[in-house]
Amino acid sequence: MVLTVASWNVNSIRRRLAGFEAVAREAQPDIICLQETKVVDELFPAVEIAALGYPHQAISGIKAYNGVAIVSKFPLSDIETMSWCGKADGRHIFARATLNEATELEVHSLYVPAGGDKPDPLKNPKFAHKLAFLTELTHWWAARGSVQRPGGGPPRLLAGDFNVAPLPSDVWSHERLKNIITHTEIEITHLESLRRAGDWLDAVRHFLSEDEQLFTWWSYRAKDWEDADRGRRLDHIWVSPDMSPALKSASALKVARDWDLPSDHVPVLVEIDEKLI
DNA sequence: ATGTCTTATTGTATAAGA
Repeated sequence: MVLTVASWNVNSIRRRLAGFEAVAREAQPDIICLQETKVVDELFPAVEIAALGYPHQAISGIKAYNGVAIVSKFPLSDIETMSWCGKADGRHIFARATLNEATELEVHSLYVPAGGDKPDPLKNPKFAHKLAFLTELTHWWAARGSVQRPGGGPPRLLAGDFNVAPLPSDVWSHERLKNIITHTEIEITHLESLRRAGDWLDAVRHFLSEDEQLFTWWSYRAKDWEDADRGRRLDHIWVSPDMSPALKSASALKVARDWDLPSDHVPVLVEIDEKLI
């Protein structure tokens, strides 16, 4: 059996219900990690999403901004909501998905702060917040890993809008974007520290050569987004190294950027061989 | 500085965040 996990920044789940239905139909993910749901939990379209095949849901939303969720065909348990930098701002939720009697997977949905425009943490508090957020997560994973490792623990998957495009091939122009937030050296260094602290494997780059491009975001501001193709890979799926032999494929559902009422992000997907987890 | 989309509001135009 193949397990498909998706991560999608929807930019409002209520505006994206038709798109969600199309993603469910076209890609048939078993588990979908959502970001920027932009809705309080009481108003999350839980009934509609359950009707589309995702009755198991873990949600952490706030009014107007941010908001993360995990929706699943498999049962979710041990749901935890995390607050980073002293803010309960709907940026991290995780749960244990039970795939079958013998297999569990810890799934995280994460929304890293965008960081504003000016790439100077001393002058731009939003950028300082982004870096502090990544640093706090790094410390948490470093501490959690050392506790978890002796007992093993279930395999892990960390998915979301990380708002960082780490490699030169993760943006349309490394030269033009190296001083633009999402592709600055300090962010990339912070993200790499987080990756090392959790011993994560980038499950999408795993299937790409180092210079191969696979974008997950194109700005709304370019009407000719497809021709200009000034995209970035901001959305990521990382897995614990024990999952490496189980990885079967990775892709981005680029066609979703062309649908009516698109998000500026498209879903990113990985296929995992359940037997090998 | 600009482009566009989404949410929210001392609301039918404007601001903020991305």
